[in-house]
Amino acid sequence: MNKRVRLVDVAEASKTSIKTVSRVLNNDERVSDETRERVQKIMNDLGYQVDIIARSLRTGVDKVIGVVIPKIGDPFFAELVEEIAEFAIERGISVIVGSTHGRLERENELVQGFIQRRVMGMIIAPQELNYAFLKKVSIPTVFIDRAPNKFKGDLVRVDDEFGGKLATNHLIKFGHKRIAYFADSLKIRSTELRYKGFKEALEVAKLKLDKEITFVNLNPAKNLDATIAKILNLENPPTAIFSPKAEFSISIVSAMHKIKRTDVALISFDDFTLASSIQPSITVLDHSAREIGRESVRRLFEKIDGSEDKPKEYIIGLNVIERGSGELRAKVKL
Amino acid sequence: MNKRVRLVDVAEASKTSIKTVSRVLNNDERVSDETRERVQKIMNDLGYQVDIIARSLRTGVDKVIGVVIPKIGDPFFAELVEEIAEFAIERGISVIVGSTHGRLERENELVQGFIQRRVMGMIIAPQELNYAFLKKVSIPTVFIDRAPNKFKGDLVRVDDEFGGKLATNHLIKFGHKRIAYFADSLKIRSTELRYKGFKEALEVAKLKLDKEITFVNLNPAKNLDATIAKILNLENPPTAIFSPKAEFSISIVSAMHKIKRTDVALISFDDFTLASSIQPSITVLDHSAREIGRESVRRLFEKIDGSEDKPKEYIIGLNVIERGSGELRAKVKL
DNA sequence: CTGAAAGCGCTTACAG
DNA sequence: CTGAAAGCGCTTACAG
Repeated sequence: MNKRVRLVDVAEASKTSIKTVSRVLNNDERVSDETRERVQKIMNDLGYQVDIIARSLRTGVDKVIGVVIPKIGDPFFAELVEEIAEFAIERGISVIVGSTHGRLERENELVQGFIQRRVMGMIIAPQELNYAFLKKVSIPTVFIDRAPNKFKGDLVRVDDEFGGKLATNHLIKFGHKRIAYFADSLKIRSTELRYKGFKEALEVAKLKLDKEITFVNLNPAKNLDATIAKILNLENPPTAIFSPKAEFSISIVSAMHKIKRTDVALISFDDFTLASSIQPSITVLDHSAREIGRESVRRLFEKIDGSEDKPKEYIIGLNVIERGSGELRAKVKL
Repeated sequence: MNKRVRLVDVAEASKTSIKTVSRVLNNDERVSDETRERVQKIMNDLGYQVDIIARSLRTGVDKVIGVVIPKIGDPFFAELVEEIAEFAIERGISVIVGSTHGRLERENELVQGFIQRRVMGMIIAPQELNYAFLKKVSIPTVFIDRAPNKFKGDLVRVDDEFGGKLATNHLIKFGHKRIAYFADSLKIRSTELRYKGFKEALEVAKLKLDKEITFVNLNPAKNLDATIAKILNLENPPTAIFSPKAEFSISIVSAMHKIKRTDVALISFDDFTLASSIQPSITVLDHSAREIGRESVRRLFEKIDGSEDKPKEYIIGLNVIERGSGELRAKVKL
């Protein structure tokens, strides 16, 4: 292992002081051109690389932002992270990411790790964790997707409740009176709100919610083949399905195709790859992961750069992208 | 801003030395139970958090691994990163990721940043960058997808050339004599090798490569609607398409569906979400991003833990997953 | 089992 | 424009 070249080494080789070398490194004006050039040449010759850790210790912050999401492998979050990372890297700041997979301890570990590392900022898709401890820590933080527990912070989210209503009304408009619903844990705030929107829309339309075709607290990884087959074979089957989450939509589409029951209407809260290529194409609510990513990182840097205004909420717009599956009319029973 | 609690503060409050507190922090045996408990209580009361930066400076490594890939938002790489991150986080090590988007300066910036940060290890999907400088740096590194320029290192990759042959032969077996091909930059080694496999298989089968239906050096983001429509309307159109990359496959499927020409056979080198749900389902070569991720991170930690064996190459297996689109027979011209 | 001193490689005042 | 000293918060030998 070759020894790292340090500032002292450069200083010695260039017959000047460590401080002057530091000035050259940081593009400080107060160095004569002659000295600067000499030092720069030596840095190159010696292959000097600044030690970020030492610098961070002295300056008090690490040029890193931490991102906590449920799952990096999920295309939605992958795009969101990409958007954040691009913005940060353009500014010379690195990005540390971690997935919680819905586990509380993991969420806590990740966030505490960021604090210990003195990150410049954090972007967090919070789950159940109690965030009261953030009051004692002055690290700029932006939450996405849902508000954190016990802490008032900046939040970027889609309007879940409105979206729930919007999608449901869309189906109702096409004559559907029996709409199946699939959701994961209602403890997740966004899930709860979408479900709430769904129920409200039914109520306004004077439709009743049928427990037989309403599934909540499901594991998103669960295969839905059997469930879909079962409800479509009921005596009084649903004529439409509302999937409030991409993972469910993919499972549902897959299940419907297997039993060739693509005559049932379907609307998905999230968009997903190929939703527009399959037959019929899947109607979705448009809310881009990239837009959430962009908005959250923009706000984060606003705070890093010193903005002191109080926590704000940024709501990302929603609208229906009609592609076919959501516009199938309810088949009237003869 | 509340001041950070330091070891000294804990030492003072617990009437012992900073060193003893450090021992408690690091679970060193040589502390009496009584002292340990007292110190731990005070750490809790004061809300002590270790300063990772200071620790890293002293120990010489930052408990971080750096990952460089072309694009985080690409589902293939998103899964790969997830696999790496899970393994690392289980061991209390953070993951910094960056996308190059095929840009050389970006690749260089990211890798140099990792070196400056003294990361414990790196996993890199290299592009054109000259990696000779790694000889002077002793950071365990594993490459994925393709070998780096000017440097001999560990490599985890799929057998691209073999895969190119395998997929082509599969189509030939079903009677296809005119096979269209779509590839991005041939400067990318894996692209080049897949193309090579394609050409070799054609040659062995005594089929000729037709420039009119062979597209290379394409931008993967390009919309292929017009191109697909054009080649399928040729006087002597291709009866099958070989897509060596997921991004192309998605564009191609989408284009074929738009003009309702799903009668043309298609095989995709990479798998993608929903490939098995659309009609007909898409035949793909199976090589899992997760497997590449697992293998690379396993090897990386083997090196971090001190394995000194010389660079190895790990080849991830490949086989055809028949789903329908690749088994469509060539229509015979009457 | 416990502690005082030195040092990791930088940057921050302070002086000249 | 240039430099000597102190210190960021830890851990590493070394001593007792």
